[in-house]
Amino acid sequence: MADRNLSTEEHILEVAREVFMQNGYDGTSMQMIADQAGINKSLLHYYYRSKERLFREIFAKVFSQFIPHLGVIFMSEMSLEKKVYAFADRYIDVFLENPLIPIFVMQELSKNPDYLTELIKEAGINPNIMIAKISQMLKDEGIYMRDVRHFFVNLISLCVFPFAARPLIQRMMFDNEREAYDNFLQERKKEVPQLILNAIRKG
Amino acid sequence: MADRNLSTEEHILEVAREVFMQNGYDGTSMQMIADQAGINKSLLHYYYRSKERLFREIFAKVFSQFIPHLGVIFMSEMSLEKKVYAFADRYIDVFLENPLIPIFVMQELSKNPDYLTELIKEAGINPNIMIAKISQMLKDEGIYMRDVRHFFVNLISLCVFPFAARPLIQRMMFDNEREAYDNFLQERKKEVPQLILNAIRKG
DNA sequence: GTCTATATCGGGATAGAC
DNA sequence: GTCTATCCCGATATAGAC
Repeated sequence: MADRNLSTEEHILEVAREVFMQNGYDGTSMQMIADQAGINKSLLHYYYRSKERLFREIFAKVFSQFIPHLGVIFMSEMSLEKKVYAFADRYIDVFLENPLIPIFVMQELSKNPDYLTELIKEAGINPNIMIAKISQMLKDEGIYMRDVRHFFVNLISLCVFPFAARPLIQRMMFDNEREAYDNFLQERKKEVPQLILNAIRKG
Repeated sequence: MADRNLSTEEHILEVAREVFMQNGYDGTSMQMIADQAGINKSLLHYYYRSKERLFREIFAKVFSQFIPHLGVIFMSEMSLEKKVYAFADRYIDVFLENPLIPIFVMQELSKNPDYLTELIKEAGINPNIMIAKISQMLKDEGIYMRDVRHFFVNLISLCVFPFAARPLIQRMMFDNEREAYDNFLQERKKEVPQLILNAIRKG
């Protein structure tokens, strides 16, 4: 019950965010949110009219919390190497601070992919331009790739998946020790770029 | 409504599997399963007593559909290179045939990680031994890694994440064309091992 | 703006007829 | 083994008092 000085409306949004991310849309009831926020159920409807609308607002917020970095990093004027390091650094940090984002977003998008179309437009991201840009940079370095999209998918997979699969990996490989796994994720800020860059330069 | 010659009990299991995987535990009602199976709600309870028990049985089945490969491949006597190729090949095939597995498993495990402990025991998998074995193989090839677990996490991430994040990636990078993305995933059977092996040998 | 009370529906689960 | 009928609860949502 932090942030008592927030307006009720903002307080609800903050609490609902936590509950939705923890339990997903279907696993969350308005009652749970109301309890957690210390208010009444009907107040939720007063501010947001329906569970669906409340959820959408939160989902958009969560989405905009990590998607824009993509464009910022890859449309910048850094060298390819710098971009790869910047990406790993940025995203691993974001998810260390908000560990629930990956699984939450993937879960909800798989049930309702239509959220996506509008959200990407809003974010001002144009993947095709990003792809073309990186494609050019690779050519300039004399590197050939069958399909540059592998480059992106590799980088994203290596950074994001360890968060999404945390329950599985942490239990299987880290005796379920939270700190050990957090350290491991920190290490990946260097490990992932090295993997990607070594392979590219050798390939 | 395939497999009309199956016993009702097995038929339920098959239908419930689809519905649960599509919608998750919370997003699935007994009514949905009954309708889809062309039977009555109470018949579900007759066979499986509760939604929870029905779900657990299915979850265990799904889990055992992909986890054992891990042990088979990495405890085998193949060369390291062969193992990496075998892994990518096997898992990408499994998930191409059952695309919902990754997101389903991660989703449910994140809500209830306790399913896991027993299931891993049942699968007869011992990650520590696998890690030790690969660690030895790397040494034998004169390759140094800070932590071999990065090797596993990299390999798994690269193979599994593209399925889990399919809605996102397919829409952003493939104009939402299913076939194009399927081809892309096929390509990764070669692409991923090359990435891993190049990096290891260079590193 | 915040509450109580209530309407309406769908959920999981059981009893009992056949 | 399969159905209908029913119980009980919790879900979203609204009406209306304050």
